[in-house]
Amino acid sequence: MKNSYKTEQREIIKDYLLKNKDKFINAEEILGYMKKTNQEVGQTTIYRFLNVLEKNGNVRIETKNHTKYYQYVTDECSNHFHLKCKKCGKTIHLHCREFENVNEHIKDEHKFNLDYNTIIYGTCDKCL
Amino acid sequence: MKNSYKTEQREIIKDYLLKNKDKFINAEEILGYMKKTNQEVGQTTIYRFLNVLEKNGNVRIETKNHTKYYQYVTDECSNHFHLKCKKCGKTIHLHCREFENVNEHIKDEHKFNLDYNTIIYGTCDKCL
DNA sequence: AGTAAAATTGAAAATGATTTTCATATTGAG
DNA sequence: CTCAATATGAAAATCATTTTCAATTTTACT
Repeated sequence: MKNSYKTEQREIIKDYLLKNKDKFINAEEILGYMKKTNQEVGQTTIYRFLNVLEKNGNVRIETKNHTKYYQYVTDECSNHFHLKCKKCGKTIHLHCREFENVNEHIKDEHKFNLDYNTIIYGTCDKCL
Repeated sequence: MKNSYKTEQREIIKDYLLKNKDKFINAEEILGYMKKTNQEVGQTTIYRFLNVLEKNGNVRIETKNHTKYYQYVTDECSNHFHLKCKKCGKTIHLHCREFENVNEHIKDEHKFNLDYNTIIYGTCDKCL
């Protein structure tokens, strides 16, 4: 990665994000973890690195209230779509041939390229 | 609408949102319009009414930087999906049988109900 | 290894969108 | 008409995030 130095702080933040790759966490949560484990990472550094990750497309982002929540994008999840329930937050990893076909159709006929990083919201049967 | 009184201010705000139903606008924009046209609507009122609309599901919301953008949900747009280009912002109204079929499939097989209010992000061919 | 330029760090202050407060005014049900 | 419920708005408060700036660390290049 050009214009980017590897630092201890960034490694620590990234590790924590990876450890929580199945959920969305915010800066405050990360800062709390750093304090609890006595790791020396300032809040400014956290915010700055999250912005770097965002710019590089390494995280999925959700905004709730006034707060941004981040989820690290892993390779294993970069080849299928995700459905997320607005009510309970449950995420479905959509390994689905039919949807892939529609994806192709949308690409060909509607000249639009869906993004595997995009989260598609709705409501799961349980919450309906 | 229960627990809700009809007031002049809310009518004015709603009218402005409806007049701009094809785009997303933020509170500041609305406030600017009120000032420019010398309409007596305070900024607190704007924020409060936008929150009411959000709670009632009358608006689609996008967050950019730290700011919430609102789009009034009209009946005509409540029966199809929307694709939005992350680059240029162009929105495609997806009147598409194939997608409806997949929607059914997702409902039946994946026990999940996509929401017509959900905006599905990606990149249009032009921006790719 | 040594050095300098580029990038990062962090404490404190600033920012800015949104919310809260509180006193006053308006709405609509009965 | 009346009155309880709700809405308004100016000003102050909130709070996540950004900026500032001086000090430190990292990497590229001798």
